[in-house]
Amino acid sequence: MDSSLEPKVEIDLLKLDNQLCFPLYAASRMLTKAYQPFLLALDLTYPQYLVFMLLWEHEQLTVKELGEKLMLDSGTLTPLLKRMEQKQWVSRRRDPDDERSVIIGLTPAGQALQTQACRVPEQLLEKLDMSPTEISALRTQLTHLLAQLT
Amino acid sequence: MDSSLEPKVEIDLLKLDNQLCFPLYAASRMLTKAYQPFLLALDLTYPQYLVFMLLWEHEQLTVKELGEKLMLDSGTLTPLLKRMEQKQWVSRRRDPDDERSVIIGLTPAGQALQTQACRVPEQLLEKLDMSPTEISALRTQLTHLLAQLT
DNA sequence: CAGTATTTAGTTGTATACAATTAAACATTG
DNA sequence: CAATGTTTAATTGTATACAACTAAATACTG
Repeated sequence: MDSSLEPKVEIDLLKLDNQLCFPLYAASRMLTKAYQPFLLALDLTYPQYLVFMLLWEHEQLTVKELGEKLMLDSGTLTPLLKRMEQKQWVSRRRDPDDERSVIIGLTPAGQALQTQACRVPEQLLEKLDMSPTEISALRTQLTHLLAQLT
Repeated sequence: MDSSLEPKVEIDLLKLDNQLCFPLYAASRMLTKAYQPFLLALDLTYPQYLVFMLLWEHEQLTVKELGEKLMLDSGTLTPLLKRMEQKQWVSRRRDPDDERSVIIGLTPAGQALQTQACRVPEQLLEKLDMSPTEISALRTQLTHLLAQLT
């Protein structure tokens, strides 16, 4: 009796519904989409918004530091930062003390954008209808998962 | 005393560390990367693997049905499915009963791939060092979040 | 100090994502 | 049944992601 059910366990692991990966993948994309209307009003993409959050906090960061914090490499960041430079939001210059590094800094326009953006997080939270406790718990678990994967 | 601390609340919401979105975004990409070595051995990308999981379960699905289940539109799926067709894994044909729809079916090679893939989920779980309870709890919360965003 | 190794961005090529538009097939309605 | 509206994929254009490679600068080492 039991043996006839055994193989089913393995098969079911291949079902989309039983995966951890798919809800994570889908939720990430949908959450990014939820930001869209607010970010579009600022002419920002979601990864650009992440870069801004770091620069608003740290003023100046090298491409390497941005890459470490965002877990993105130069293949992604260089073109992204060039687009942000074209929009006059950030400056890109070699570090005089180490010409290998490129320092990304905020322009006045980039600074000013913080004022417009400061309401984005709350606007998004309103969309969610989750308690701060729930959100905090989810963040904790995701951070834990992330640590496993690093 | 208290009033001088008030504004800090809003500012902190703009810090990367306090966001829900970033851990979600990063964990999703890192988990996808964790699949890489296993999927590379099958010459698969992660979204292609998701399509396969659905087709192994359902045998045949239209582009629209795949799009609903994966929350992806034809702009993403059409080129992805064309690449899968080129690799002889799936067939693409118009539905005779409704020429607007395109039915995606598995070829024998696509069927056969299931045998190779069936160990992927367990191999990935080994990487995680999370209890089934933890994983299940995370999936539940992500599914709940996903529902909020739909 | 010369030669080698490492670090850092940038470049190239491929594969998603997704908004906006197009085109064909089907459905609806007067 | 003709005109209009809707549905479904495909196409176009832009922006990530990321592996693999390149090039320049710096660090290291005998």
